[in-house]
Amino acid sequence: MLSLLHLIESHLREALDKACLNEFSSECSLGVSLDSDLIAASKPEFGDFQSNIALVLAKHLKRNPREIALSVAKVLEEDLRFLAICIPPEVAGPGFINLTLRQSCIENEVKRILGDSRLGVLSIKAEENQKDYGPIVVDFSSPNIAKEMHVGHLRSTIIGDSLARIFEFRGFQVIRLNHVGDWGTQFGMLINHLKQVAPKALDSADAIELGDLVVFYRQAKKRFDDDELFRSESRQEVLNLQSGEPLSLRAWSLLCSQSRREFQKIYDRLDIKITERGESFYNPYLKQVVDELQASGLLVLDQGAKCIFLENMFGKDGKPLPIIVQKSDGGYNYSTTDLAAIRYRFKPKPIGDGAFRILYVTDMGQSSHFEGVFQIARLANWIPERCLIQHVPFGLVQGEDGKKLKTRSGETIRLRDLLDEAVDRAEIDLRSRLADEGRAESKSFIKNVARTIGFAALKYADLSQNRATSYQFSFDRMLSLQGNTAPYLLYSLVRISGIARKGGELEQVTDNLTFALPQELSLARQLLKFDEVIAFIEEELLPNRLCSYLFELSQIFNRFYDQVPVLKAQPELRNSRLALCRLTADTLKVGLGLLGIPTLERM
RNA sequence: GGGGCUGUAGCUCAGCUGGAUAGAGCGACGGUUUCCUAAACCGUAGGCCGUGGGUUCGAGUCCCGCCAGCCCCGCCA
Repeated sequence: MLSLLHLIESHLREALDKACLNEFSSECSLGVSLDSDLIAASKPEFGDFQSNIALVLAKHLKRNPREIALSVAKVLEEDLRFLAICIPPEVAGPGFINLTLRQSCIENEVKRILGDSRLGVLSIKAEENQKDYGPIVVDFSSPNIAKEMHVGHLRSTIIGDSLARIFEFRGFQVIRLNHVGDWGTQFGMLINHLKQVAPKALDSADAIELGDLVVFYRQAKKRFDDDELFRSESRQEVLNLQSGEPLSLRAWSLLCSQSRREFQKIYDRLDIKITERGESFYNPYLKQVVDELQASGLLVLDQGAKCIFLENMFGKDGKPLPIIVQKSDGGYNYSTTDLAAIRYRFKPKPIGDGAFRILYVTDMGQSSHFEGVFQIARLANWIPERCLIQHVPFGLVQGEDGKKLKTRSGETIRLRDLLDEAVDRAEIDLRSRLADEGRAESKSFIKNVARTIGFAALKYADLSQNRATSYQFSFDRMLSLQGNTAPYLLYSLVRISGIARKGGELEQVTDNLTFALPQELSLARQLLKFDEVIAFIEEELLPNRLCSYLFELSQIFNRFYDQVPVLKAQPELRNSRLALCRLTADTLKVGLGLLGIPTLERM
């Protein structure tokens, strides 16, 4: 309905122009935006849209807001183009202008998107004057090599994937990057440990199993913490690695490929597509980064380290805080890598990605780090004009005690255990429900439904929360069949499938539509809002808005389903209702798909 | 010490960027099934939007102060 909104907006602006013609020049000189201030009506009683422009203008024009509203309304009432879309506007309260779409207009809009695979969402390619967009880089997930993925990676992975899907749906080229921690200080100790514990692994051509990498990591860490000699050897190892010493490189790639296999299992289960391009990728560019910073006069040598001091960055002691790009031992650190990544991603192809927007989906704790790094990149002139770089932060996953989610013994929860538990719980629920209803289903049906519901619940619980805040993790809540949960949404879709199975030919609906009942109209109205939601998310990067949209859609549909017969409706009503069912199903499928959630026919 | 985030119903959270009587869900209480999956629907109760100022026609939303909780702050990412 976005195009309709824009159309009404232009009529409104014109009307405003006419109604306030005399005052216009003085008004303009006040610098007030002539935005018609058209927004969705705050309540259904107020129609579809409302404009509060009269209230805004009242002061500047020194006129009564109600009077302005009435005169604007009068102009609109005489505008035939406007009247083709809306019924005559109403002025309410102190000067709100309420606009209500004609029923025929709603019917036409539904016709327009019925059977459209994009559901009315414009592709970026169809938009004018914005054809030179480069790709969008979404940097997400990013676990560390030799460590296991845990809850902390859940949000980044799920939110990043969903944002990527939404941009792809809009027609952007998206580069999904897994900026894995495959470089840096911790590899010193890992390689050192590997060389000492399993030297044979480095000689043989085939990679050997390292056993549990997590255990391996812990052993190395323990030695690093306890053993002074081991520590200094490890530091040397880092430098060996960074200078490309073959044996160190071999040990390194052994560790990486081992981890990669483990990560991939998780991504496969969650249906996440992502390209690994770890920190090591940028190693060849680190020196250039430092050189360029040096050349642009940004670097300061402080206690042997090459640093940049930024405004508004202070340490604990209140002194200016440096960002170190080259340590006193000559090594580089994460800021350097992040800078190299920014530089590379914005550089045109073939020596870069030619990105026009970069998103970093990482936890809130890294806000100040990114703020600093972005500032440096800007100073160094690595961010082209018109291009966007944004940190997309998210809050913690907390346990039901309100603290960071941990196991009972206080350890980090492994992601794969979390996935297993979600599916197990979903299966237990499902089996007891089948037993209650006396249904017999095949084992494969049960496995498939449990897996779909389990993962859906997990993803949805995460995405439906405003990402900026921390959220309380609860299997019981996310798997609940009522409320704003994945199972509730999936169930709505199952109901529509039921209609299709029982003879509702959803694919064969004609576009001869008439809506009469309020339940039909409110469902139609909700369906028409899909494109606005997508546009909002593209701007604000808040997938939870898609969740609440889909939840509201399900609620409205369930009300419709409960109160309005579809299959048993009279022939002239049946087609329109089937059309609503079909569009609801399509919207739910596409919407959930954008959240990375597949749907079910039966559950 | 500096910076950031959060504070809305008993609980978990929305709140579309300043608009009309602050919304959901869960939980509580009450109702609905010869009918497309009742995993649903309908209704009732429940609020000093942390707090004190300010900005203006109008503030949960913007600004300042305060209180509480969490996070980050020099060679880890």
